[in-house]
Order: sequence, then C-alpha cells, then structure tokens
Amino acid sequence: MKELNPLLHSQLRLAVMSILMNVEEADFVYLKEKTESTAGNLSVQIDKLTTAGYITAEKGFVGKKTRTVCRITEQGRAAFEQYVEVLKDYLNLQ
Amino acid sequence: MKELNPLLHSQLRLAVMSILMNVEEADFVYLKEKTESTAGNLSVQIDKLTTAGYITAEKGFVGKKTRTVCRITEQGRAAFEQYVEVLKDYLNLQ
DNA sequence: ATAGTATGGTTTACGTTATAAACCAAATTA
DNA sequence: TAATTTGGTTTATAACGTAAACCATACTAT
Repeated sequence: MKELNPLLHSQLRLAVMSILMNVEEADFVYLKEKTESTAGNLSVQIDKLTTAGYITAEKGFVGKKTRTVCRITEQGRAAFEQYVEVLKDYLNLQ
Repeated sequence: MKELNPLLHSQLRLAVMSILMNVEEADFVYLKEKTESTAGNLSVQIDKLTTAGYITAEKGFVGKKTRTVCRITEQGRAAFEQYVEVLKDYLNLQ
C-alpha cells in the first residue's frame, strides 16, 4: 500500500485543495466560510500548502481592505490527483 | 463539508480497516506485513479501533505461538462506508 | 475627535496524535 | 544454555492540528 501524501491527508488542507481544484481562485474569507474553520487554523494550513508549492496566496487590496487570494498550482493539482489515486486503493474504489 | 471521522482518517488505521473490509479475518502478522508498519504502531492502532468497536482482536494460540486475529464489526463496516461517502465529496468523486 | 467594534488576518501556546524505540515473555535454534 | 526469533506491548518523543491571543487597519457611533 502506497503512502498517503501527509500534506494532503489532513482534513482542512484537503478541503482547501478540493475547493481550489474546482474554482479559478478563492479568497481567505471564502475558504474560511466554506470550510467552517477558524482563521488561525486556516492561515497555518494555507502557509503549509504555499510552502509546499501546492497553492499560491497573493495578498492584495480591494479598496482599502486586505484580501488574500489563493490559487492551486500545477504541482498542487498533480499532487491532489495522485493522492486521489492512492486513496482509491484504500477505499476499495474502482 | 462534513467532518472526516478522525478515527478513520489516519493512514494506518484506514489501511487496517480497508484490509478487514475485504477479508473475513486477518492476524497481526499479516496486517503488519501488508501495511508495512512497525509492530508497535500497529498494536496501538489496533487498540484504538478495538476500543471504538470498529474491529475485534482475539488473542489465541496456534500450536504454542500466540496469534491475534482481527475482524471488522458491523459498526466498523458502517463507519468505513460512511467515511468513504464523506471523503468522496472532498475528492470530487461521483 | 475618540472610543468601541468589525474585518482580515498572523503568531503562539497547547493538547493530541502518530510513530518508533525500548522492552517483555515465550519459543526456537545453535 | 546462550543467543536469536517471534509476537507482540509499553513508553517516550516529535510532529501536528487547533484555538486562543494577538495585531493592524477600517468603520461606526457618541
């Protein structure tokens, strides 16, 4: 049985990646609402995904308010797809 | 997004459950080989699954050697299937 | 003006968890 | 009978997830 990428095998990080797989971009506030996570937890996990090169997080402004926009990278997309394939074995799917 | 049962969202415990979903029974040595885990780690995780009521672990003898035989319970089977359904959302499957 | 509150986060401290190392008893082999 | 193997359990540690505390700026009410 292959290893499950530990960076992705975490509920909140997986949720973030899952969302980013389906949208072009998502900001911090949206991710926080969708995942029902605390800001602190989300911040930490976004950092980890960013450091790994799985997502990008651009900090900008909309009017005078800060806004952090996240996007999945090609590397992140590949890692996610790979993770899904491995997980299918564990779940006895297809 | 629903919660991922934390008891199942662990590589080794998930591997054990996955195996036990497909066989009537499996002993400690077999699980250790299949999962490529250390005995200590496996022992701990089997305990947790047993305490949760997801598997049973019968300690017996074969000749003079001890042998721990594991089986999944109905509760464990249900929890696994439930976990798979929740996870499918995260993985964007079906 | 300024005190209070909301927004959009980051940093830090803590408890939990996974994991390996150390250990143990019994059986087998040299 | 000494050493090794087998089949595990217990314990110590490091990593991890999480929430609480915090910070800066913006907005609102007085």
